[in-house]
Amino acid sequence: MADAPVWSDHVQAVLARAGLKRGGARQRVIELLAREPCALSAVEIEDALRAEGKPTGRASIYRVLDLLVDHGLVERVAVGPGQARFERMHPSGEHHHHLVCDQCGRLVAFDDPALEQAIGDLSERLGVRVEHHDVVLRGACERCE
Amino acid sequence: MADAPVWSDHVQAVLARAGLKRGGARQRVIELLAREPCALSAVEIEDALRAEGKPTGRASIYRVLDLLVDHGLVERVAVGPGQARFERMHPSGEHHHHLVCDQCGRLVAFDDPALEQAIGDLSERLGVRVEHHDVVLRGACERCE
DNA sequence: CCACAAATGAGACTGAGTCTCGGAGTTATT
DNA sequence: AATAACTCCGAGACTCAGTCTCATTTGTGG
Ligand SMILES: [Zn+2]
Ligand SMILES: [Zn+2]
Ligand SMILES: [Zn+2]
Ligand SMILES: [Zn+2]
Repeated sequence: MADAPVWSDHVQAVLARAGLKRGGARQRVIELLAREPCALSAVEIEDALRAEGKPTGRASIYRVLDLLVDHGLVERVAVGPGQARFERMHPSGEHHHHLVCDQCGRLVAFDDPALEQAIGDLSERLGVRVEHHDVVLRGACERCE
Repeated sequence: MADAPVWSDHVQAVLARAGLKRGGARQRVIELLAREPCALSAVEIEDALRAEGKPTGRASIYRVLDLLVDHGLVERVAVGPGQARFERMHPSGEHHHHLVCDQCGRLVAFDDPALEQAIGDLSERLGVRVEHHDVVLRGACERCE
C-alpha cells in the first residue's frame, strides 16, 4: 500500500487550500480510509474506529464523508440498496469498479479500459456532461462459482 | 407504448407457469409498471395507486416487486442512496441505463452497444459469471447544462 | 360450494442516514 | 499566554425506506 500516504497528503493539501481547520474526527476517518484500499460503509467505519479505541460520533463520520465526497477525495459507491460505501479516490482519476457476489456478498474490484472508453464516448453522444459513473456488476465470484 | 401489453402478458405467463395464484395487489402493481416506461420508486408506486383510488398495502407492493425481480421481470435500479427504483425488464434482454442530473434530479435513459459489449467481455476476462450490471451516470442533463 | 393454500394489508418495527445545538478544539491576533 | 472568533465535534432525537408479523381475505382445484 505504497500510495496510501500520498492520498492522505493530497487530502490534507486540498482541505488546507479550502481554508478548513483540522480536527480529530476528520483526521481519524482520513487515516482509516487511507489504510483501506476498497469500499467501507459508514457503519463499518464507525465500528472500526470504536474498535481501535477512537470512538467517533456518527454525525461527524457522515459529515467528514460528505466533505470528502464534495471535494472529490472519496467516492460514494452504491453497491446495493440500503447502505452506501466509501473509498478513497485518486487525483489521477485512476479508479476501479466492483462486482458483488450474490452468494457470499464479497466485493471484487476490477478495472477495464474498454469500459472507461465506452463511458467516455457517451458524454458526447448524449449531449450531456458526465461528471461521474457508477458501474456495479452482480454475479458469482470465482470462489463461489 | 406499443410494447406495454406484451410485457404485461409475458409477466402473466411467467407467473402462471410458476404456479402462482392471481391477486389484486399484484395485478395493480403490474398494470402500473406496464404503463410506465422508466424507473419508479416503491413510494411513488404506493402514492400513484392511492391517487387512482386503488390503495394498496406497502408490504404487498414490496412483496410484488421482490417477486417480479426474482423472476427477472423487473429490474431494481440503484439510482442513488436511500431509495431503490423499479422498471420493467424485457425478456429479450433489451434494456437501457440512466444518467441522473445533479441539478434537477431528472433521469435520462440511454443505451449504448459499446458499453454492453465491454461489460459482456468482462465476464470472461475476470473469470466470474456476471448475471447483471448496473450503470448509473451522474452529471448535468441537456436542459440544465 | 368447500377446503385449503396463497395473497393481502394494518401497523409495529428496524436501521441507515439526518438534524440540532451546546460544548470542545483550532487559529489569528495581541 | 490570553483572547476572541471562528470551526469542528458528538449525544441523541428524529426521519423515512424498507421489513416483519399475523389476522383476514381471496383465488382455485376438486
Ligand atoms: Zn473498491
Ligand atoms: Zn470507471
Ligand atoms: Zn429507465
Ligand atoms: Zn446494459
